[in-house]
Amino acid sequence: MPTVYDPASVEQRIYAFWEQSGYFKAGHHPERPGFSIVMPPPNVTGFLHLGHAWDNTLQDAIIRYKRLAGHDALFLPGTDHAGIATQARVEKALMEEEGVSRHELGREKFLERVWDWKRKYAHEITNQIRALGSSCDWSRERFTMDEGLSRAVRKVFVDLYNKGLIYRGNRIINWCPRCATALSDIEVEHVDVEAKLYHVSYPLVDGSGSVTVATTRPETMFADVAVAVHPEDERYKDMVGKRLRLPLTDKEIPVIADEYVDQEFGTGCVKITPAHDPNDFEVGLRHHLEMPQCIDADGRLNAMAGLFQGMSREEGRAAVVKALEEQGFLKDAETLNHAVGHCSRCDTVVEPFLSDQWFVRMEPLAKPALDAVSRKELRFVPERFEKVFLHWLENVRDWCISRQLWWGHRIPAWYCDECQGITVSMQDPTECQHCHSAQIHQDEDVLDTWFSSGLWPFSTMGWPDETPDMARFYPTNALVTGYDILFFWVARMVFTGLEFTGKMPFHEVVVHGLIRASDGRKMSKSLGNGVDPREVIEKYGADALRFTLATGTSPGNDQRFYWEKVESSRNFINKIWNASRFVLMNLPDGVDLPPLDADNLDVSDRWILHRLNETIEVATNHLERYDFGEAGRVLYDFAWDDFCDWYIEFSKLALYGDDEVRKAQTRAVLVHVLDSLLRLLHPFIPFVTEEIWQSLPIPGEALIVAEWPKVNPQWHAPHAVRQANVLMETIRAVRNIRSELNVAPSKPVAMFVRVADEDTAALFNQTKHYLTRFCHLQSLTIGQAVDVPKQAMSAVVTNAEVFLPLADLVDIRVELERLEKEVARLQSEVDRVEKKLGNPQFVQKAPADVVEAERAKAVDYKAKLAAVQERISALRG
RNA sequence: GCGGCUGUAGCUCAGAGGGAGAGCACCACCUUGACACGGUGGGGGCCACAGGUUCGAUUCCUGUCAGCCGCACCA
Repeated sequence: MPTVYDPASVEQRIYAFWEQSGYFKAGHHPERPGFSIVMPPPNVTGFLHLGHAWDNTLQDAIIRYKRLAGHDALFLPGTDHAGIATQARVEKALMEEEGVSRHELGREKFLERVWDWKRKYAHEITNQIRALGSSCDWSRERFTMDEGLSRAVRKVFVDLYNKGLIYRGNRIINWCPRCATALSDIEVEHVDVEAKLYHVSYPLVDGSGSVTVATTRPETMFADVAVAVHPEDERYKDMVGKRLRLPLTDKEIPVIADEYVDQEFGTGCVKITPAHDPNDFEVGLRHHLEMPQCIDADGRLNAMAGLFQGMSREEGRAAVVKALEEQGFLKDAETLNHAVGHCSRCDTVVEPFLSDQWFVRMEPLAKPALDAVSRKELRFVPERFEKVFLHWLENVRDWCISRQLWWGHRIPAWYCDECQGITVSMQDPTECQHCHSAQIHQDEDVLDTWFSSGLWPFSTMGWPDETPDMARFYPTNALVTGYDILFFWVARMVFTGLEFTGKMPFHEVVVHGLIRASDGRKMSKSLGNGVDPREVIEKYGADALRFTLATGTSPGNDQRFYWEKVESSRNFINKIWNASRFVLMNLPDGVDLPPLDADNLDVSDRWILHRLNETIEVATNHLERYDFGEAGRVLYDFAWDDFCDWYIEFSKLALYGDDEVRKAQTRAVLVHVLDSLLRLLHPFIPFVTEEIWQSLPIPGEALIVAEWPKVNPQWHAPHAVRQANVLMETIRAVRNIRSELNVAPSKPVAMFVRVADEDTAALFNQTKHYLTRFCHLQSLTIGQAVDVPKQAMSAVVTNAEVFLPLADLVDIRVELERLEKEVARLQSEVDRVEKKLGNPQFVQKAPADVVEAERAKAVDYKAKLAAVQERISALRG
């Protein structure tokens, strides 16, 4: 075994071993409880980023833990077609590489190209997931546009349509002129921008005056159909019903009254443009106004804008303002900060646009979801995300699901050229279901990607068929995802799950944060500050990346990526590797490990076994609560501090000694603790733990399918823990003295221990060999009354005082200073504890065990203090 | 406007109603038979601020300040 662990030479081999052995496959153990997670399907737009790696690491850690803990665990992988994103990527590549647009290519040819792209990237993505070590069941891999999943999509569409929960309507939606498609509300990002609020004068037709409207969008004025004022606004009461001339045109529009108008804002007069503003649209409906459009789908002004035809919205605005100003209609332009919707995909300003689209009626679907969440049928980890989730569901509006794209699930609706009727059905129809005409054509549009993603937990299991997987693994247990797609995805799975399966699609939602660059900013392509997980894995190994991502954070919070963190994870893995090397090097070939024998274990053995028990218990509890940070920390500390720094060092005495029974027992303890530790760490760092475990002389075919360690009450040993603590305290005290006096660690010294009682004497006598080795002693004298040379350094430990007579090196003055500092420290501890105990309220009200602990501290500190003080007076003598 | 998160060592972050922690960085020493991706020892913090609850608050509550993030149709 090399002294440095080389992940590159191990990981692929181990992964292939697992995969070929079928360990990832769920369903082998019908007798065990099932446990399932469906992977949030990465988009086939490109390579995975660190966010995916984080998400995947947490899921795989859960799955591996559950598998070890005796579950028939399913981790179901897959990818998402990501309609708009993928189409945009392919279009861009096509344009850059071949100078061809999708329209030039045609729908069918274009889709072939997208499928090529999909195949390539889905392959890359699954390879990346493998490289991360994710133990997913590849035999169940799915893609949102698979035949089966498409059938689920179709069924849901048809059923919702038949229930009246999907409808087609001419309504105002968010339109991205650049993507040339409708967007749902959540695909729009509202960004605060500084704009101008223009005050424009609209003259009365009768010449008796004018009203001044306030608008940020003068370029839409050609589609104005009214000016609204508040019905109770005294200023404009007389105006209601009168007619205005629309500047720059020869159109006449009425003044209407509507409560939507805010009297305080602007001038109190609002121009009403139903086709280009969602609020105006509502006003238009209420007042039965016409809804002309002056901006087309390409985001340019149309013929209605007269001279301004063909201009973009920005050009049009500038030109219109200029014209208004020149003709004296512009009264004012105040600065206004307001939120403007931008396309979350391409950042283009979204145009509220009136068009025929398909919608899902949300209220009847959101209601059951709200009720179920309120009844705690869905638990969020951490809990706070529940509130965010509920708030969104409570305020959700109808969901626009049609997209003017080619890549996606084509809407299963056919229009009749004769009767205009709509036919929606599971099977492609050959005739109109209303008039039976054969002159029908299918809707050109596709469905929002999230429409299919929303079915993921059950469509992947074979729904709508009643498959064995549906019976066994649905509902799934946990859903792990970033808080950024709570609304996009989680909410939709919840209400479709409830509507179509009658069940919550998962019991728990484990929410994690975002991974950020080291300066705290989001990683993004445009900033170029993204880190490629492949690079991290190449340099440090997948285990190091996983450990980094899974630990050092608290649930639900963001994390910054630092190479130093990965390095420290790598170092930890290397530490485990070398500790294992040590254990293996000390196992002669073919050695038989005896069972642990309580009669032949010494203090250090009992101590480490006790600590192992504690670690198993605490780590398991943390994992059960999905608290990976804490579980990882506990394991790290146990592995490094307790096992490596202390136990391995202790074990060397027996291993290098000649007591064969002790030697055998020590080996057995080393192997047992290492074995347990590897199991505990496996969910975090699966590769290195499996690699080592394969070399250990213990039964079992693979760590990945071994058993999770259990607390063994037999090794509960609080007394040994107290003994070991005194031993380590003493060793540290001596090291400290040596270090302060610059005594080389290798230089042998004499040591005197003055103990307080027989028990302590026994304790020191039992651990004599450890003290001698760890403190490099040439002699050791233990007794209740030992003669101590004056020229000695001393240290007080629990129930004992140790002296190192370093005559030539001891400077009494310096030593006194050191002791005085110690007195001060101890005195402040004593004061603090005494103050507490002196407070009758404390003694009365605090829990008995707390009071007891404080009393014990008082005794200990006082004894130590007295000893140090005595030592000082002796030195001063 | 409503909601949430964060504020702890130089940096990045854990933590918990009862003695301030880790990693990295820093200082000193150590090539000790697993490991220099290591070992030993050490320095460094009014736990943002102000109130309140409590026997006891860095931890719980309220407010303030600072940073961040969601949601919201203010033309």
